[in-house]
Amino acid sequence: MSTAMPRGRANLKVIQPGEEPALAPRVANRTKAKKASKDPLLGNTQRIVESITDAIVGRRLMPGTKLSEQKIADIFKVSRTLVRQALNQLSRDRLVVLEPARGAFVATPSVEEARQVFEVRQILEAALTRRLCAVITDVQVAELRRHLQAEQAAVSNTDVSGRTRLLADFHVVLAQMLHNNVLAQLLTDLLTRSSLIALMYQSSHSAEASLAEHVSIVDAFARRDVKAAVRLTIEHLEHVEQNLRLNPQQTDLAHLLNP
Amino acid sequence: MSTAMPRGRANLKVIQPGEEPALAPRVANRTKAKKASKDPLLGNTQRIVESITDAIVGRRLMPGTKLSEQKIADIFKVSRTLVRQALNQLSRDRLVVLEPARGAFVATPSVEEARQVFEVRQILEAALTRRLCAVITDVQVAELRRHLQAEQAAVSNTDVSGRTRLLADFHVVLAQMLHNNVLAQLLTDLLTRSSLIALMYQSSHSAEASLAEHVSIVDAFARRDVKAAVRLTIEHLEHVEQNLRLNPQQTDLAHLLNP
DNA sequence: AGACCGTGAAGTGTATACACTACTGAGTTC
DNA sequence: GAACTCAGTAGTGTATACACTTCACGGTCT
Repeated sequence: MSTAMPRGRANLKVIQPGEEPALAPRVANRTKAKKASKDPLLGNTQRIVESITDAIVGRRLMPGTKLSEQKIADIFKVSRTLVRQALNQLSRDRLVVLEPARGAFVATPSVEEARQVFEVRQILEAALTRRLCAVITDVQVAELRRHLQAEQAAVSNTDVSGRTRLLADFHVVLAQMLHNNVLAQLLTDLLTRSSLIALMYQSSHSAEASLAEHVSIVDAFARRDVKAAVRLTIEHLEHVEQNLRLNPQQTDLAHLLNP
Repeated sequence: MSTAMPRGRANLKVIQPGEEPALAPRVANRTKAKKASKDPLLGNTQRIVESITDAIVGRRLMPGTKLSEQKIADIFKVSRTLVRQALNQLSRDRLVVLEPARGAFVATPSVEEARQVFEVRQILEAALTRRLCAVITDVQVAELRRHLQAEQAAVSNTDVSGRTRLLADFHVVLAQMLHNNVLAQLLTDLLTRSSLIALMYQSSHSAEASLAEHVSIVDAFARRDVKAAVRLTIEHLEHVEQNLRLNPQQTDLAHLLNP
């Protein structure tokens, strides 16, 4: 059961993947506990998953790029065992596709898959907004406003990875305010997939526009205006999606260019 | 497209809830291609995942049970490598919990987690019902009726695994009729989690009751009665959930009784 | 010349080996 | 007698070794 990707010979790269420095092994941001290169708090394999995820949403790894196990293992200075575990996890998140006996590739979500992801997001986030608006507190509204400030700061930055993550986190924060981690986790997965989709279809939706729409939604929350909040949420997602499909033929080109 | 849970190889009858041989390695029903124990059509590790999943929802593996890697490897006649891959996959499905350096255990979802799962299901399935009711065809209604007949047959049976699976598949079939595999996959995951939850909290909701409510929902679909269909769907989920919480303290007993 | 077909290298799939952590038990101390 | 300490053991975490598949290159035949 895979999103049909024709088994044609691939390996020709769409974009220059940058032979090795695409993956940033940076490990320094956590206090090493007792032993060097040992981090019991965060699994060792999880570090690889997050680095690759970061590289994908940060546009350093383009869709279709082959992820060779040995190369990744060398970069992270670990054995292929851990790399395989990481790739398995990533394939579960639909960020990479595992082709039997051929290797792992950064996923190339189809137009149809993109449509489905956004349909589910619309369902989940509309209901989330409706429910949250009924119970949200002033403190939470203030917290959202603080989050918007962080987004504002990130939009000014050039850090693609951080900007994308913060804009996506907005939606996850809403789920957490509903005290529903299951929903938050589901949304997180859908948002990373959305990031890959946006990247692949060269979304023209600017970060500024997303931020502005987030502000409008929070304003509606502050007024406890359920109708407006839900409408704005749905419109926000529609805008993001519409700015994807504007170039559907480029989509097919990208597909056919790949193999 | 196939559901994530293969309905093709419905397990007719499996081992009784015996003490050790809870996992059934059965491989015989597929033509061995060239070499023994090689099955290129379905990944070798996937076979283990499905067997364990089946064992859990089939109530042969109880929550909290330790899943020793070596024992499972011996049962399936493979190395620990594949078993670890399978356990990793199961942990991301939330069916097992991986405790660092301690091993894998069948998950014991909390009451709070159960609440969240059902909340998300209610969101997803209500929206699904609403949308599907607007576009469903007579052919699809007939297909649903056929599915109900299969459920009827399974309810009469004593096969816990098959019955549970068919009752859950009803919801997945709805998602597929909406032509949204992303939603179907999400729902599949939530349904297996629901099975584990129902098992753990000794749901008193009978299979007959679920089947009857499914029939009512299909009737509403046939009348294109959106309001009724959505209401019946929500009530159905509420009934299932309510019949869970009736005995919250028995839960704790079951916990401590198990190991 | 073009297509077919072996042969080699590169890379994945699985098994095994080793290191290290967490539990079990007996022995010791207060 | 209870609790604490310290081996020994079982079991997980990671690395390495090996088998087999895929892909690419080069030679041969028509």
